[in-house]
Amino acid sequence: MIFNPSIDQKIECKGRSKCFESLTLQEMDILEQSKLIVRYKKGEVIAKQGTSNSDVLYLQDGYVKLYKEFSNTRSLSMIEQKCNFIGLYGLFVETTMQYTLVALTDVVVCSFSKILFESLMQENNSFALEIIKKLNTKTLNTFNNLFNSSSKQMHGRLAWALLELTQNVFMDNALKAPVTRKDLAEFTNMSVMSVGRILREFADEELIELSKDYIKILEKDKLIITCKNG
Amino acid sequence: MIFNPSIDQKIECKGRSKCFESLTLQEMDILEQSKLIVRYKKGEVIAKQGTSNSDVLYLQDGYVKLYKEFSNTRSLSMIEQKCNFIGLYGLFVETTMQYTLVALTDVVVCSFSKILFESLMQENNSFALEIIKKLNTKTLNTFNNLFNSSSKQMHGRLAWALLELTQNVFMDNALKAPVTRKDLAEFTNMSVMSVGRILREFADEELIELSKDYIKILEKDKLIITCKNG
DNA sequence: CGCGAGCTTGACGTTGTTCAACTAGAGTGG
DNA sequence: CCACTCTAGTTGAACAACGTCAAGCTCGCG
Repeated sequence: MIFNPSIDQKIECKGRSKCFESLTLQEMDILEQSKLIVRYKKGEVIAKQGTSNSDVLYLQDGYVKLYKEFSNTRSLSMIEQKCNFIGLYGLFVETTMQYTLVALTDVVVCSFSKILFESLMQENNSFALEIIKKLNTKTLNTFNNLFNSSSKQMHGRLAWALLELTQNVFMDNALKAPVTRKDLAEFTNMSVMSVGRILREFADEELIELSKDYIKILEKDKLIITCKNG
Repeated sequence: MIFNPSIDQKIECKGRSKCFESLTLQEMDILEQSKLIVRYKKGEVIAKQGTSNSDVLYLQDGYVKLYKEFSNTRSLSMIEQKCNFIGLYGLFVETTMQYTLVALTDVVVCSFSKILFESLMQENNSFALEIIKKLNTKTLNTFNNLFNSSSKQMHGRLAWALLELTQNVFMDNALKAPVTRKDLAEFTNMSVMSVGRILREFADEELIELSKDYIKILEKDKLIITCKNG
């Protein structure tokens, strides 16, 4: 896979985070000046765990997979959707990336200087508080995810993964093309085989509809029960 | 188990968080006025997932287990040691507790009003930034924990758990009395039996020493290798 | 047409859990 | 001080859950 993103600067971000509203026009302008816009193709690595982390990324369009890597395995921690920051956890703390980012779809990313971001937070308190709010919301959600993906048995984990991805990430009862069984396996810490098998079971019980291009949830309530029972 | 903590107010906290240094004397005083000190006995529930969350807790002495509960199972997410805040993740976000806190040892907790805490952050920017720093450090660490406790096989998970608890929580090569096999099981998402068996194996290989009252790490390097291999 | 990626299936072996029985302290009350 | 009970830990055998291997299938793409 070739890492060769095209760069075109100074294009206006469409989806704005609420955080930006607390900035003054002047501050906003400073931020805009430092902004880089980069486009990635599906499957490209956006940032690699262990490399230096000098930017705050804002996902303007598309979906991004966030991997935690360890020796020869990796685990998909979450899928991030557009209009969200990536890399806030590193503010004021880490200088290296703590996870790897991979484009799940074609993606547009705005990148801001981390140092500039931090200094804006120092100057503008309500901006800082908005960031904390973002951080904490995201963190509590991620704890839930990680907990769910480790504590139950396979059926429960997969049911949870389908619900989480459809209801909270893709905001649609159907899981569209780019999410493969491998992705689901990495998300739930299962093998690809087991994912396939249990999807088939769910489909046989008519909890979901399994097509070439999508997985569609038919019986959300029953899936929630499966999830709760483990 | 009876929940009946004794309350004695206005005792001076000994271990101070670095965060407090950024407060003015006057602000510090306001905080002190609202402070409650509560003592819990080993095993007592300090706060229960799902109840309302109106305080920020500061762990002045002892160790606290942080559980995530779900239907009829629970998972030990982390053990928090003294001189740390608990509940920062709820700032500006959640009104209910997202996890259950249980005293691992006898414990002394200072409790501050969450609303007061939030308003101090609004007024004092460097205090807010210190809190962000705390938050992010803790979050990145917790991600690591959750990842480690879900992605490997049992031997690797248990080796990791022993290393994490001795090196980062208890700061000692020996794991002392209060940590039971049940705790280790809940921490690593394994059964109590499996924990016992693998501890026995580790002891037979002389990686650890197994006594009535403690688990002591003998061969840290070999344990790290076990951890890395999964 | 041939190739590779993603998916499916069944057989098989490994990993990890459950159950039941047993041991050894620690705590309690008479 | 002794019997009683409770909890933590240990062990082995049976069983279920899960991953691995091998083979074949489909589809899109060069």
